[in-house]
Amino acid sequence: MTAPSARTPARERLLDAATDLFHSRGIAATGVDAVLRRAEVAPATLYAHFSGKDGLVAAYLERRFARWREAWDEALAACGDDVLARAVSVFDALATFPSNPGGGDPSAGDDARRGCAFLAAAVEIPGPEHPAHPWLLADSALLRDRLRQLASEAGAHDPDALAGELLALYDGALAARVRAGLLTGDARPVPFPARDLALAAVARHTA
Amino acid sequence: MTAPSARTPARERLLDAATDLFHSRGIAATGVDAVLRRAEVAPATLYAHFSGKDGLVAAYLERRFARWREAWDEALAACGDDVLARAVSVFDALATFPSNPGGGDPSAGDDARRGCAFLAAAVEIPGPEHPAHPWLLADSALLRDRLRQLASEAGAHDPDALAGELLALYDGALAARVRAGLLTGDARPVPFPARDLALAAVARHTA
DNA sequence: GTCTATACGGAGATAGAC
DNA sequence: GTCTATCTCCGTATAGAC
Repeated sequence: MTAPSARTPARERLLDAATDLFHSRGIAATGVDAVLRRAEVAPATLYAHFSGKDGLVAAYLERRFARWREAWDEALAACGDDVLARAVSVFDALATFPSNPGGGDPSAGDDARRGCAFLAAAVEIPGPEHPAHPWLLADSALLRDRLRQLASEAGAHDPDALAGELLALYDGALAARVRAGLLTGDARPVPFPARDLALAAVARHTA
Repeated sequence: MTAPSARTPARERLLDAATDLFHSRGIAATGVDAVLRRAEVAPATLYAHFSGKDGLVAAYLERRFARWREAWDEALAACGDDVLARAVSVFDALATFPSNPGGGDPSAGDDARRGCAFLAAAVEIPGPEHPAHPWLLADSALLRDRLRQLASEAGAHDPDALAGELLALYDGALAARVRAGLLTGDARPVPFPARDLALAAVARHTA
């Protein structure tokens, strides 16, 4: 631990603030001045590090994608050679993400309630011209390709079909968190056992 | 068909324009002036019918919720007494929605590519104070309550669990459309047979 | 690299006539 | 009910000093 006088560099603070705000309030609804205030950074400093708001959005999603892939890598490594566990490792990764290695804001607790950051950004970002678009694509491509590969390794008779089911469980689990957040105040929501359902799906596809 | 001189009332044109733009570009990213241009309506007319942008957003989601519920009602009615078909009727409704009874903009074809309008709005709308919040809640509550009821009618041993699986398939199917839209240019996406998977889930839960 | 101060455009909203 | 014209403020971005 360095002394508190050695502050986190402005670029990191900007990305941490952008992560919190863009994900919790939405990208378009969050002004750069809100990010600046949260990061305690002056406007000109933002434009010294990023091309503008679009560049900041792209950097935010780039970092999030890298961390998400790393979390999945670690979950995969923890599975060893167990092809069944590997096939459902995406749900282990989901349980530990985001781990907040840098920022560490306490409000990140309900981060999970906001669903998939990439799907949410896909709705807000107009077209392929946006500098953040490659990272939206990267997330969907990673999920599609890895789940297909893992389904194949697990011995699925139809890897594409199993991968599709696993992806639906993944997206369904994330959506369930958002819906649970909306319905607070009602009777507590039924927990959604995505990993168990995924294990059952793998079993069906390899029987 | 009425004569073209009898134009659709301004309020309807505003809601049609809001539906197109809010859903395809996002709510916060869409300015009221864009809605006004699309609807060919003057600013003051908007404020004569709605309290402001927030009121327009609420009215848009209210109407969308009503139409969605009607579509599901009709799909249910078409099932008759077949409890198995009724349990998966939400996917029949999904296949016919939105039917565009009023507006009828040709660009509504890729409307499906944008995922669930209520989940998307939930990410963009800050808190329960927003006038549109009740409609976000209504969508999740309708899905939860109806799916549970239908799962129970179908004879599921654990209606809550089956309802959760059906909801995951529903959200998974909508998310799959968004991901498919992102990955265009790649090999064509594998179609996601949500209704068939739902039928299988019902069968497992009633065996 | 980071700051203060400011320019500029667009977005939400209103006034008042028809 | 609908229009034209306008007002204000906020959000994005830049200029120039330290």
